[in-house]
Amino acid sequence: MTVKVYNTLSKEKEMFQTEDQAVSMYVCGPTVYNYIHIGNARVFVFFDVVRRYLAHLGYKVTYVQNFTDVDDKLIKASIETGKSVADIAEQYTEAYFEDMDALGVHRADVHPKATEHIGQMIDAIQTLIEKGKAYEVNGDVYFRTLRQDGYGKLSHQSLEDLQSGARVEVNEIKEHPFDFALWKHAKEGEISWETPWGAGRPGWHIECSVMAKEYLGETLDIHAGGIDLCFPHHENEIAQSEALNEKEFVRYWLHNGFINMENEKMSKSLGNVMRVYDMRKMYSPKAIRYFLLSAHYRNPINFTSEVMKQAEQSAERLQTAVNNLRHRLQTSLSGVIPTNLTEQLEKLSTQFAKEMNDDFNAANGITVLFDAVRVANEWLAESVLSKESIESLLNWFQIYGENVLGLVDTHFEEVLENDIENLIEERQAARKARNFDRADEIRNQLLLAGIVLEDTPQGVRWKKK
RNA sequence: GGCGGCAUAGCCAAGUGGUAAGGCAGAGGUCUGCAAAACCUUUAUCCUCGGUUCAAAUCCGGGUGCCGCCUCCA
Repeated sequence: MTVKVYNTLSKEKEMFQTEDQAVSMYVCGPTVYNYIHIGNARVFVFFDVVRRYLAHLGYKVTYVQNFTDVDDKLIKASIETGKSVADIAEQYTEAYFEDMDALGVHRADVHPKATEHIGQMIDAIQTLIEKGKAYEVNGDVYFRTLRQDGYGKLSHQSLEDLQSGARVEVNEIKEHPFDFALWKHAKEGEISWETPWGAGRPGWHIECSVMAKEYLGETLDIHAGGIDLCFPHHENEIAQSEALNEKEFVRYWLHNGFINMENEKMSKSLGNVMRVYDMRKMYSPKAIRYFLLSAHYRNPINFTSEVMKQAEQSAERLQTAVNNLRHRLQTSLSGVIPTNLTEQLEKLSTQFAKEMNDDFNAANGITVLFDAVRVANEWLAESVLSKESIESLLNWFQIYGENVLGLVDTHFEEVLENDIENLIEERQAARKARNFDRADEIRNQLLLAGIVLEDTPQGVRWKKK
């Protein structure tokens, strides 16, 4: 069975084909001038799942995600705080990793930084000037969009269509309103690098073209980002890269939808930007991840406290099933795996693949996880269940729930303090003696301490809340 | 003005021609010393009007409402 992906370029779902079972994948990373917000996180979490799924299918995925560590926003932040651009970038790069590690986003194979590729950018710009695709004016260098065939093919707008929007800033030094900066000359005191056309810094788009080429070659399999990057960022990347390399830049363009806050666009002016850093204080990482994956990636998601509460509950149901399997494993005996359990698991695997192969429908993948939860719970209700059966169920959850979707943990260690162990034992003794008042007293006491006790035919089960 | 998206139960959401997945919440039941967890049962004339078709949530057209991009933006 093959994977189908929706390609922004063709506006259709296409068969996903690459050479040698290898996938080169580039995802536009954050500008590190502040903490990342939940909208950023949607990109990183979703494409993390795409990457994990392709790896699960046996593709050798090379995943590159950049850090934009020099641009106007960073310079502005530098002026406002008195810190250097480099210090700010470092601070928020660290914050990025902290947030994303918490959400279970795997690190990219390469996390290139713009400032570490200035030389390559200058070379690329020089070549574009030589090819007549770019021109220098007063220390700025602009890309000559009129000279680039196919400009607008990603956003499906012609230069004329775009222009009729007429919201482009007036800048008479440019030959055409849609020409964009490859290089910006430095103002007094600004961070800058020396070039043949004076001191300055790179424009936004050129870094991705250059770094993508450096780590992934001239043609990428997948390039992804938020839908807003489609124009102008990705359109401009195509223009630059294809002008430079005279080769197709990207085969599959993937774009995800936005997150609204209580039905409103999330924006700084509305003051409703939800940072991951703050959100993590309110919700569990699994609930955040669940929320981000609960709708199809190209559809918008609406953030509300109600929805987050539901996500929290839903994520907990998944993890509880895994926990209950783990608990049962402790008392289970070796035996056979019933053939219908094997069949059920195979069916679930097939169904999961069917959903994910259809344009990475993670929302439906989650549905299959819930189907598996029901299967697991039904087997757990049996009085006899072999160790091997439980292991096969846990293995299924590890592959699909943990490795691909990252929504459950099948391997983790949690220990109880001795005094709590003792209380649990005391309660067991009290229950045996039918002293239920004392048993309930202990249970309530532990509940206040964040320990939930559940009595099962296989003994007492505990979890930390 | 140009380009594009969305409208499915109380809430979230999948489904793109064959008679409405899944989750959360609610109700009833089973199990339990009581709980918890779990299981079973239960909740939809798919925004509207018209068309195509044996058959439409799904395709086409009109309408209504909401939203995005064309400007830094995930």
